[in-house]
Amino acid sequence: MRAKIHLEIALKKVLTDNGWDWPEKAVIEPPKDKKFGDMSVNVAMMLAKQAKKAPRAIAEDIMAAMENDVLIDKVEIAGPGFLNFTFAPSFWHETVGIITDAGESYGTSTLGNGTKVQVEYVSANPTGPLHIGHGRGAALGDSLVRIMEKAGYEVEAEYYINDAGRQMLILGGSILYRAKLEAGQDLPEPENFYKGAYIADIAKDVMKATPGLLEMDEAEATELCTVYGKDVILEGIKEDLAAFGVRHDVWFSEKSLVTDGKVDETFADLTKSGMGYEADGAYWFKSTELGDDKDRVLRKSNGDTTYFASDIAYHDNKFKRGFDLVVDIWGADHHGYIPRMMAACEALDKKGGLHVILVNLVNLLRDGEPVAMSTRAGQFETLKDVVDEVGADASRFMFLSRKSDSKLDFDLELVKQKSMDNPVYYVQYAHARIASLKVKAADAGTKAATVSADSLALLDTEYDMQMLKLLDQYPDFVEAAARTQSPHLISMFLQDLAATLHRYYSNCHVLSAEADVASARLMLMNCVAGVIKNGLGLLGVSAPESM
RNA sequence: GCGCCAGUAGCUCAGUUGGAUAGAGCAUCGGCCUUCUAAGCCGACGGCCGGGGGUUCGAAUCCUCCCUGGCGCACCA
Repeated sequence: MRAKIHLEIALKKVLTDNGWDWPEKAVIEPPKDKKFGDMSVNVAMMLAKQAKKAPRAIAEDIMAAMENDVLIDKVEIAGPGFLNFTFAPSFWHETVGIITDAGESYGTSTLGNGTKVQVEYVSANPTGPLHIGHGRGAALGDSLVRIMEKAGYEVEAEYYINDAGRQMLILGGSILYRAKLEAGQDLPEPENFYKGAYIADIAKDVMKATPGLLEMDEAEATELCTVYGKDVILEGIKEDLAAFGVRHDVWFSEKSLVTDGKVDETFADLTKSGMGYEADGAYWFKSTELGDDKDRVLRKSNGDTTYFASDIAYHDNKFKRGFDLVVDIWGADHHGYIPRMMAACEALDKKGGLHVILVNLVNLLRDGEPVAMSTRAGQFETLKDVVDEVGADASRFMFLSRKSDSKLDFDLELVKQKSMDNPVYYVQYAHARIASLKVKAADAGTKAATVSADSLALLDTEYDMQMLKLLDQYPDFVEAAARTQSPHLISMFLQDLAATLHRYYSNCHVLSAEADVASARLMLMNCVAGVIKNGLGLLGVSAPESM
């Protein structure tokens, strides 16, 4: 981060002095290969056309102009015109002071600049317990919230409760049916109903709570079961999410939109702007005008409004609450829904205000064999079962180690296993090793050095340099993760940092070194442990003191 | 049929939005514990980046046409 900023400022000055503009596509980045130095810049190649000179000749000019920079040890021109910079050790040493001063706020940035963002995720129908796929969305959403907050966004996390419509009626009907079975009535199976064991439990409870249930009018009894069941299931969902370390600030009811007349308001707005019309006894949204394949029905000919209708009203409501950016996290099987939702946002005059992240399927395996995702008892299918078996840390890390829109194999045995197939332990172990060092150091009376030119000068091995350069990159990763909404970048960084720590640990003994070196290394270890904990925190994973 | 996503080492996946000789881990093989946690470290092996064509100084990345797999194409939610 600092290296990039330093070069950016210096290079821009050189370009300005030469009367050149900074090329749009010029980048400053750490090269893949360490032999190319600490930072590599392609600006000379990008300038060729503008300056009407050969890239290497431009590079020569830039190199000459930067000769007096004391923070830079070496500049080289390589390949077609890359400028490769190597910074002085003293430059990297400053990283220790920066991290020490920043403490837990290291990695915080102003990228978001206070932009108000809403992240809506999980939002599973309250018709049954959360399953493993919801867990992936939950981990992703929660981590994204943490990362974007770290990057300077003002973030609110929301759960949209689909408590209106047909699924709810089916839930109520299913509970009532089970209640009748429990009461000894012999009935044919309804066509479309929820069969899980949890339905039977709820049925028993609702009968206990409402003795006269089976004597009531059918519609009334169904409604009662619906409300009762929804409340119980939603309570369960909240408990499961809490156990998984997932935060939602707002629980938003779909039903409230309907009863408050928000859906009708939306229709009126659409009609006014010419985006809605009546035809064939139904009310339609003219989404084809905004890139969708076909127009969509908002109110059916039987008078019911569609799910999409409340969803438009819901997004209208989101924007009216003042969010600059709305992020929806959906299952990948809903991707066909994106064009119409985008069209809706455009019709609401909020083009670009919505960003959809798709979360792909989770294949639950045990020892390589698929675990049936049926509703039968005894199968590991719910999020709660999985978290109970393998732990929240391991599950979350697994979910966050992959790009969200590729399919994920989740092998219960692998995730429990303490090996490199399961990198969460590799990263946590790095933190625990440092924690253990601190304990041992305290016993031996060794204290971490305070930051000074003298103590920093003792961090002089190649391993020290590697570590410092990587620590300097942490803020870049936080920004990249926030910008591209990709929590897995943090996971990647942490695995790299853990590997660097393990390498350091093997090659640079801390406590057995000479007293002042031991203190200096302990000072560095404090920084490393802090950044590991910091990064794990963004994933919602704990940083244990011992393992 | 149309659309979206994916295809990178034997396996699981990265690849900082167009950069240099494409990277990790696992697996396989070979080294390292009388010293801070071996849940670790070091080394070797391993590639037509699904295929063809194009864009340019430069392509795993962008455009185009195919192949393969997944998922969508309701007056369902």
